[in-house]
Amino acid sequence: MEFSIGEIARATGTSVQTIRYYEKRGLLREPMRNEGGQRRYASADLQRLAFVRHARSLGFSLPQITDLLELADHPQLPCANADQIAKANLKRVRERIAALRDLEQELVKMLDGPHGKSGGSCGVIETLADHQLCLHEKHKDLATSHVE
Amino acid sequence: MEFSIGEIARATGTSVQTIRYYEKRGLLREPMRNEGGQRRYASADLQRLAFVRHARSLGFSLPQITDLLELADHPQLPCANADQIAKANLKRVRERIAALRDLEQELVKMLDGPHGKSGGSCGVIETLADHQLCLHEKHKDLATSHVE
DNA sequence: CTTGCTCCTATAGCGGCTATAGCCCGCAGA
DNA sequence: TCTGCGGGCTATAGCCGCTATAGGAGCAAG
Repeated sequence: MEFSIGEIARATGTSVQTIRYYEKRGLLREPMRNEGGQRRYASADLQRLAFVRHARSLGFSLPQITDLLELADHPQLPCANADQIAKANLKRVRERIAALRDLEQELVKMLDGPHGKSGGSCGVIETLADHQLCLHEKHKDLATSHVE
Repeated sequence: MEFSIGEIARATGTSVQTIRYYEKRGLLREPMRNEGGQRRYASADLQRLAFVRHARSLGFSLPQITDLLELADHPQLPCANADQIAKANLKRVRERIAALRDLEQELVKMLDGPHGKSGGSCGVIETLADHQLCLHEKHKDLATSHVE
């Protein structure tokens, strides 16, 4: 059974460009080509792509997935590594949740706080302008953290 | 009172490059220059930068902050707009928290689940390889969502 | 006058895609 | 056989919010 790139894209809910991108990044092996130069995938390739997408949906980064694929390809390697990667990911996720919850609290305070209800001026703008309020360093690393 | 870029950087916990980036993006006005061509900032500029940083720390995007600054600059404009921006931001934050909590659950399941404890093979790898498990679309948009 | 820090512009890189341009391929219908 | 259309191909640029680098110029102290 051979599939075109569009077929495995549809099957896995991935865009065609993303599949080519994964190939360039080394996550997917270079597939066979038909006589016209188009990619032809086998079932194993489809499985591999599904693995990648599942891992992405769980927030693993492409380098992490590269490592996980390596472990999947060589079952004799110790599973502890996979567990460590998953645990590192879980840790990151929990840190983000904590950071976002702080953020949520601040936003709620901003919207419902004393300024918000008072007649004339904008509570939101006032809160932002008062930079005394932002000197706690809680959100220090939010600017560079991503959910992927 | 005039400040160099390094001074307002230190005062607001911003990098010098980031300040120049904000200027290029139109968040900060082009400041005066001294005779040597270096930027010289007034107190108002410092205030404005602090506003931007405070808003960033609360997860507002640069376009959102552009709008908020517009509202801050023109107090006669209706505050409802600022509230709407803040509410939109709060909504986004809450959606992210919900998505990350789902993710956290999945990761915990993956690590503590039946596979994890069973003797020989890697629970984590097996879970990822079994793409039946990933057909629920819960995490659909995580790949492109950012915390900024 | 030299040292060493800051400042300047311009450009490239991060992650994980997405979108575009400009071409080729294969198949269906008239 | 021609024509059109939906795919496929490569290469490149863009998104966000920075960060880092190269290669130079300014500036204050010793």
